[in-house]
Amino acid sequence: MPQNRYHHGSLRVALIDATRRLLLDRDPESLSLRQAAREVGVSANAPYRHFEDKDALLAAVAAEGFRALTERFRGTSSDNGGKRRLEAIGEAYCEFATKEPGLVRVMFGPRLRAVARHPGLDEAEREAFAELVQAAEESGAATTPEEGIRTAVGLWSVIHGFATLRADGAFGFLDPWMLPAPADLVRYFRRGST
Amino acid sequence: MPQNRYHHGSLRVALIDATRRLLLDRDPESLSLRQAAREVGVSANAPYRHFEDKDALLAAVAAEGFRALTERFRGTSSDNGGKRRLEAIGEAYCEFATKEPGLVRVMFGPRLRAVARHPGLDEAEREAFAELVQAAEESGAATTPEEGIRTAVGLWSVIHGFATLRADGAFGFLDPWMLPAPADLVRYFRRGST
DNA sequence: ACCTGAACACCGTTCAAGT
DNA sequence: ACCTGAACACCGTTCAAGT
Repeated sequence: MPQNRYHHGSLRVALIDATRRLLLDRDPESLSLRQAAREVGVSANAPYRHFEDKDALLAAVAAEGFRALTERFRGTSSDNGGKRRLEAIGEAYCEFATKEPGLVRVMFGPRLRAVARHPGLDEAEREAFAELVQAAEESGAATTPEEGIRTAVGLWSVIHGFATLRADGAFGFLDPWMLPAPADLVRYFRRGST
Repeated sequence: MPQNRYHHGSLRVALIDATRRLLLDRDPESLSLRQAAREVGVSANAPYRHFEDKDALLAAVAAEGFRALTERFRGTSSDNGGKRRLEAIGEAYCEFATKEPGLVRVMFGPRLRAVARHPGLDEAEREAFAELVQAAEESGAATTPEEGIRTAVGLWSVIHGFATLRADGAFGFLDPWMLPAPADLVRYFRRGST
């Protein structure tokens, strides 16, 4: 019933979905607000009723991306007890970055957080990070809260670095079988026992 | 003498330099070919005499970036013997990414290597990577060539991930003093002795 | 309250010229 | 061989309207 051809009804979420879908087969920098508007069948300036500007839309899309990533992290918790969860999280991250590299690029874009246009963005990111901290503590790789955070920063860095470098083809000059697996990287990184 | 106001004489390198300079204070996505042309005082389409398109210019800039990074890596070799060199390389990488985040973003942009417009790009990247492999072997962190490459991939991932995440403000919700130092990350990562 | 149409300044790229 | 001017299709954004 919200489709009376003039009042879209749920344009805000439709634009976010359309943008994420567009990111599946185009680079973030070739993504346009007008394109997203066309995709949902609305005029070029209709988005401005729901987003301050293009960056605000991208920030909302980024927040959605962090929530999806958190979901993936949580999806590993039931299947893997204890230390293996960290490896599963590493694999989940790499899979996510491989499947939606454009979205990941938007999630970690620079201007977004500089302007901080979207209220939920920081919280969504914090929540994903918290999963890593928790997994690091449960794995025994970190014993104090401070060490948990530092370890999580390190783990996030290896996995994020590897996943994005590989997705962007930075290791193109190496034979694929030479590359370590995400789980290897997690193991390499972890100091402490086993 | 190449400046007769009509024939620039060294427009190609002037455009590369201007682009890198522009990247110091603007995001890569807000960078335009026209702007670079204006910067060197030439018409909007003059660049097309020297570069196939905008991506070709960015690829040349990226190659320049990898050469600059390699220089920084090499600058650490004389000052630090043995294992400490790996830590110095990690610090050099982070410093580089902090000083020129826009350039780093261009260096690891996705379309660039997809099209592979610039012949020197892959070679420049390989050379930077080779420094890491060599340092990993010298440090004793890797004993076989295969292990050297895998270790270098891991080190590149941690350092690149950390440096870009920090430069883009991804750790903004953490107190800065909680963050590990680049050298810490290199030490955490290294398996093997010491 | 939500959307459209027309407009502005910008961009990448091309093409017919100019020197 | 190298550069300019004018043009085209596109973009982000704004503003006066329409429903």
